[in-house]
Amino acid sequence: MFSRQRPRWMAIGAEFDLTPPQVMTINRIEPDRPAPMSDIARWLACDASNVTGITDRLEKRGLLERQNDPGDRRVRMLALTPEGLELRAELQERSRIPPPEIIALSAEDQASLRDILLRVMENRGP
Amino acid sequence: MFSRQRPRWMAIGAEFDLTPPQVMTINRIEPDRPAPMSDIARWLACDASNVTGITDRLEKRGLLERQNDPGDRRVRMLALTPEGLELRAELQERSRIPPPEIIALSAEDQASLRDILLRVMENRGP
DNA sequence: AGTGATTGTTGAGAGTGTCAAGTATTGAAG
DNA sequence: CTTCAATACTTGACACTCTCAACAATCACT
Repeated sequence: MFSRQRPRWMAIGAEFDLTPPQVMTINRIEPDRPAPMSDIARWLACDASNVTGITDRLEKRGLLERQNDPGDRRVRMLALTPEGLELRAELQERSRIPPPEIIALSAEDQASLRDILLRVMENRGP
Repeated sequence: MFSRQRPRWMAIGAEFDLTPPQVMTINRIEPDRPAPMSDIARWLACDASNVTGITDRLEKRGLLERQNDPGDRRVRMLALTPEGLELRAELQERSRIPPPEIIALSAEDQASLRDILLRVMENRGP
């Protein structure tokens, strides 16, 4: 099931010229809530050195910027620029459109699915 | 929801030293049912030239082999070797273990989720 | 101060992905 | 029967993702 969503997922990113990890990074940074790079690495479940390159490319495109953490000078906080914020909003708007297999479900199934998946989300950390 | 499964998905492949597209390719080839490379490309929603490289590496590891299609000499059919078959079985066995968020659901929720997702699968082509 | 852990960066190397160009083969139209 | 467009795959060039090992800077604790 989940692996079948891969093409769809990649297509949404491609609309904005973004790769999957770039999409995940932008989604992870909430407006006015910069996130340290180590947090992104945990979120992507990848090596920290990987985040350096991803950040470089997003920064070069003007979607985010590195900021200093006043409390810890080792840390670089990632914050979305105005362009990044706008892109993030479009991205989330675009992701809100359900795939056809879900639309084809009955209204009751859709409601049950939503409720069950909400409970699934509760079973995770933040 | 789906993007959160990415780390899990990659970890399963990593247990067998396989990347996501390699896992998808092996899963796509059923025992005794070789698949043409064009079919893999459609399945991965990627360029045909990409499949060449993925196939090269899997073939070099002895997991599958290129065969000729007697009906069309342009086509290369991909068939799993005995090692490939065994790996595929282990992979599917490993994928059958549900993630903790799902296990934490009530029995009724699990049953409803299964039924709804089965209906979702019916709403797709093969 | 001194030691050890943490944060991020760099460089090397494998893998994935795209595109453009090229070969071989098929199938259909003149 | 030849020509011609379409299909299946490969190759080469280039960007991106990923990992690992090595490194600099900073922190936290003694």
